[in-house]
Amino acid sequence: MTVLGPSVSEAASAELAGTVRHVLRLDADLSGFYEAAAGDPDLSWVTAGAGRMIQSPTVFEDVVKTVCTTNCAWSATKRMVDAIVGHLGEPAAGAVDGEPFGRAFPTAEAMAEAGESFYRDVARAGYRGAYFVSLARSVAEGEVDLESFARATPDELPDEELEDRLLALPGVGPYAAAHIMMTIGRYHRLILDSWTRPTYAKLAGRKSASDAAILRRFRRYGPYAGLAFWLFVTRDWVD
DNA sequence: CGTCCAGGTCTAC
DNA sequence: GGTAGACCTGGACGC
Repeated sequence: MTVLGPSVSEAASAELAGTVRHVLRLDADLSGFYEAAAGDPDLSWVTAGAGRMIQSPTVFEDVVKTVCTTNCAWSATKRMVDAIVGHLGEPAAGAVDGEPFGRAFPTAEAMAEAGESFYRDVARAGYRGAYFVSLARSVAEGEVDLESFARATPDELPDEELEDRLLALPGVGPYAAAHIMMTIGRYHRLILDSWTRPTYAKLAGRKSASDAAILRRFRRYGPYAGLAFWLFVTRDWVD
């Protein structure tokens, strides 16, 4: 789809508007979450309209990016994603190559065709390369339908089952599954990692906090526990 | 220059 | 079901 060229067709314009609505989660109804947060002094601020987690146009993109956050510094995450998009993504017509938004995130087909050498020698993704090849291949072949995960309602695909499906993906463990679930609007699981744990403890005024204690703190939010936890630890990103 | 580790996961007990 | 060890990479640190 051409979105940066001299003109934009009506169809492309409508498609783009839909993608923007999706990425910015404009149709999300968070009233249930706000209801619970209103009575929590530490989180009542969110009722002003916080909590619309940005998401990628596709679940595939969020899975790949999330795996790129595991077991490495944020700088490495950006380097890997930049390489994947820059070398495998389709250039947007009219865009100046190398500039932000100049390329779309690659399709599973493109990522599958790249092969392990690309991930090892160019993206320098280390052991994650095998995960990307395996993941991209199974998505490209239709063996795994990641996009259906975002479409399915909790009735059709309960959190437990969704989490199991995500955990079955190469490179996806408890942290990544929770992260991916958040991006597709399943807010129950808490994203517990080496950054959120100490950040929570610090903000809560404790030396440390066990996972069990953190889970207890946000239990009152039920299906929104993960969202409440995330906003608690990222509050200073908003203000 | 060696060690540690960062927004973890996998495998083998 | 729970827990050590290994695992790519590169930037930060101590020596």
